[in-house]
Amino acid sequence: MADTTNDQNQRDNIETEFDLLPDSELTEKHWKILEAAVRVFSEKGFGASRTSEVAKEAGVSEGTIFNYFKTKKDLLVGLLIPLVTRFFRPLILSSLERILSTRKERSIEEVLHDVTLDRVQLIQKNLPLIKTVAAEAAFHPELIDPLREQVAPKVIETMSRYFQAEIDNGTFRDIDPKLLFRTFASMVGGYILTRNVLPAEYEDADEEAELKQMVDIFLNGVKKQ
Amino acid sequence: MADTTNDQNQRDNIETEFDLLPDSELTEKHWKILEAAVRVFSEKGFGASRTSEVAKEAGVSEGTIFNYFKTKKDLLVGLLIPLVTRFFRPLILSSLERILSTRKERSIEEVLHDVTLDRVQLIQKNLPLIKTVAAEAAFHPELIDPLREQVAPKVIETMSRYFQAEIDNGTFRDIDPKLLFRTFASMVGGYILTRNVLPAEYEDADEEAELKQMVDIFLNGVKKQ
Amino acid sequence: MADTTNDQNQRDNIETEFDLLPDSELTEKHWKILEAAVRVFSEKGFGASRTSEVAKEAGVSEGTIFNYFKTKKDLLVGLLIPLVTRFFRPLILSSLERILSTRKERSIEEVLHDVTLDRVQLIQKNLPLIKTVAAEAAFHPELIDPLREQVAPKVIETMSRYFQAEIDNGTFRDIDPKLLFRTFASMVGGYILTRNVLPAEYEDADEEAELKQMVDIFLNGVKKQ
Amino acid sequence: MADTTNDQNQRDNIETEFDLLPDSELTEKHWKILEAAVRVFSEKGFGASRTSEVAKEAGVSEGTIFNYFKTKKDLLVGLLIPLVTRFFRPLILSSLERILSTRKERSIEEVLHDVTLDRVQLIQKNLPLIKTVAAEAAFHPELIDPLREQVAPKVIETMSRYFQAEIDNGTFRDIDPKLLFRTFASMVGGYILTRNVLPAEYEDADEEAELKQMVDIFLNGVKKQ
DNA sequence: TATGAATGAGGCTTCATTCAT
DNA sequence: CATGAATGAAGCCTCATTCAT
Repeated sequence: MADTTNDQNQRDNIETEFDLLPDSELTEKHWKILEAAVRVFSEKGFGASRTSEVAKEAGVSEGTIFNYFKTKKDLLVGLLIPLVTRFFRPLILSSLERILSTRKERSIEEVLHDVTLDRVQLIQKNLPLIKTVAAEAAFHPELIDPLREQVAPKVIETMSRYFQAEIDNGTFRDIDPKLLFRTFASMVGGYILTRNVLPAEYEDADEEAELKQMVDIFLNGVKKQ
Repeated sequence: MADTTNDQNQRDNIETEFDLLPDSELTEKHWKILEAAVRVFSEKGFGASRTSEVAKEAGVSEGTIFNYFKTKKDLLVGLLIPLVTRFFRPLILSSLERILSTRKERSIEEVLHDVTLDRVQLIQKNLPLIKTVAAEAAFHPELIDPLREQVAPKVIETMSRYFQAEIDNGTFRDIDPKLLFRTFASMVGGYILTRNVLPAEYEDADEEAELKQMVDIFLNGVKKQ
Repeated sequence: MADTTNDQNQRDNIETEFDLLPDSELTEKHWKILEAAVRVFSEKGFGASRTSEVAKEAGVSEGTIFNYFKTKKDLLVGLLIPLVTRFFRPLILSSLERILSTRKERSIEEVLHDVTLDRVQLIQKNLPLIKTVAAEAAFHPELIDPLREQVAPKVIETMSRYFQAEIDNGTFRDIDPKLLFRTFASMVGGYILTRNVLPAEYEDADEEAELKQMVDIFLNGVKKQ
Repeated sequence: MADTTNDQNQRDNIETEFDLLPDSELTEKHWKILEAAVRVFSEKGFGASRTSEVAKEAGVSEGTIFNYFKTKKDLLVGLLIPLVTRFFRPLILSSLERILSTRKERSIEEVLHDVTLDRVQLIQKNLPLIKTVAAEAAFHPELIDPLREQVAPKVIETMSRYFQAEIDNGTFRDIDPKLLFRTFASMVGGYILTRNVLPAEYEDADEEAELKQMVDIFLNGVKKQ
């Protein structure tokens, strides 16, 4: 189901399996519970979700959940593992590394556009999970400490180096590269957010074309001259 | 009511009183409860907040809360009134109207920068309230229906007309003005979000200077040539 | 209103004003509260009634109720005063005395029939009050202690003497007169109860004719031969 | 189920086990809660009873009650099931059918007397349950809708047919058989009621003898001649 | 005396968690 | 390991009662 959109005609399918399929490290039941938790939490929010419903959704008894997760909160924290493992790790390793690696052969427009489209699709696919964690993290920041302390700095640094290189070779104007990334990421994040918050206003949009234009605005705003 | 002081002459801090000060229409106790609710909800989230704590924070008995709000949920909904009344109404009426009205005399850079700085400060000041409503709205979209249906279209339309005018007179490139606004708003919103989510990364930044640069990137990216 | 049925063509109108009209001993507000209490209690029962609703119904503030009745329970007890004063006192004094007093001139059928019809109408008129007190008395028997200890014995004794006289003069069979009264009263009480509990079954009945037949059954069952 | 022991041979106490003993259809805990509810409700009334006390009385935790009954009101409604199942169903099926079936062999006095004594004992045994439901039904008539709509008509019809037969064969006078039953039932019901409401007056009575006399009064009042 | 806002004890109900089977 | 009945702490909410005005 989530894979039906994998007919991406892009260069190569960059990470395609970020939905919650069984991992080798976890038992099948473990995964069924996690999947059910994402479904339920993302519908009602963590606080308004009931372990009984997660159990029903997962097709196990309520007691079984507590054989795998000591508390309900642990179930929420448990969702972060796949989020980090499968979502952000590739974010750094695969895609971003590829940016630099293909930099020589491809135009910056192409690279940024590919990355943008890829990230947007990845986020969209994992939106329920992200929504759940984000909403709860707003009040329990420690939930995303691993992200903030380990993942974010790497992403920021990687992208900053990339932008710095463009500044150094005279392509970009001389602006703090961290601010550049912040601006770029905000644009993309805001695009996804508004798409989901204001569906009526934007539902008939051609996503790919719009993203291209956004990247275009960014690049024009950033390029020298 | 809150607008009666809007006879502020110029560019200096536009609207400063959007925090939750007593309104003439509501009793003092009514307001003390709402303020306490914002404080508590924004700390722990709606679901994890206890009416007993809101009561203690407001300095009233728990029962008194329910003399003013039939249910705990009503207390949450009650927060939207000030959000709309004091936050979004001025957003449309004051600032945005001012954009068009001062367009002739001031450069577009000046105008957008003023608006940006003003909006950021306004949001920052009301961040607890916004955070609370936003987190809950993620799972109960009907909470922000009034915003989505009444406020958002007006803002989008006002800003789009403004951008359209720039396109018409050849200043901006020919891009869907709604997408322009979406991009602009995303940048600003993302700026605030990252400032609060990744404080360590960005805490030493000069906010005003950074915002100026962001507006600059946007304008450069959008301007013809 | 309650008096519109006072076109009773019977011998003479035996007590007609037992509804809750102001008494000389109580202030008007006092009475308005009592009347409202009867209305509300008889609709929802004592436990499910709210003093706030009694206040609204009485057209006074909630606090005022507690100027007249120390507690809500006192309000219930307060209802018994009129019940006794206006309902049972006449029951004994007027009607029953009249039974004996007119015994000489009228047939026993006539007397019993008059009394029965009169009692039924009186009870029907005060049914809300009676229902309220009865339901609560089921769980707080002390509520009707005054009735049980003072009123009931008198009624029983008066009626028993009356029946005993019939036995003595050979009209009635030799049955314990207390049992006679118990049987007679049960018939009448049951008639009213079933009329109100099973309305569908009995609503098209001719009340007066039926009561006449019931008295008839009783008399035939009791008369010698 | 409760009827399986109805192989009682003759006139001796028909149905004796109508108290709240475990049914095969309900779990033991379910029954313990119901029994406790009857005990507590019949002591204090539904409104003044506390679920905490029902729990203590039943020997379960308060939460357990709500695993079996969604609300406190459901607990009250739940009491009607045994009331109907075990009390009124036999009322119709066993005893009343028996009236007609033994009519040929036994005198009408014998039959009516047996039925009366049996019903009185049955009611006495279930008095707490009946009292509870009756008191609440006074203000929530829908509680006894099943009784009013299904049970009562059958009882009325069965008894009426029986009385009609007596009229047809010339034993009884020509009186509406429904009124006959109403009168008869009122007498019996009133007997029980006064026994419980005015205990002091009637506590030394020989119940069986009194009931015999009451039936006698009724039969004499109803018989031709 | 009348008011009605404020109180706060206590009720019903929920639900994460445990544990005997 | 799976189950699900039982638990009981704790939350939301009600409402009789008080008291300052």
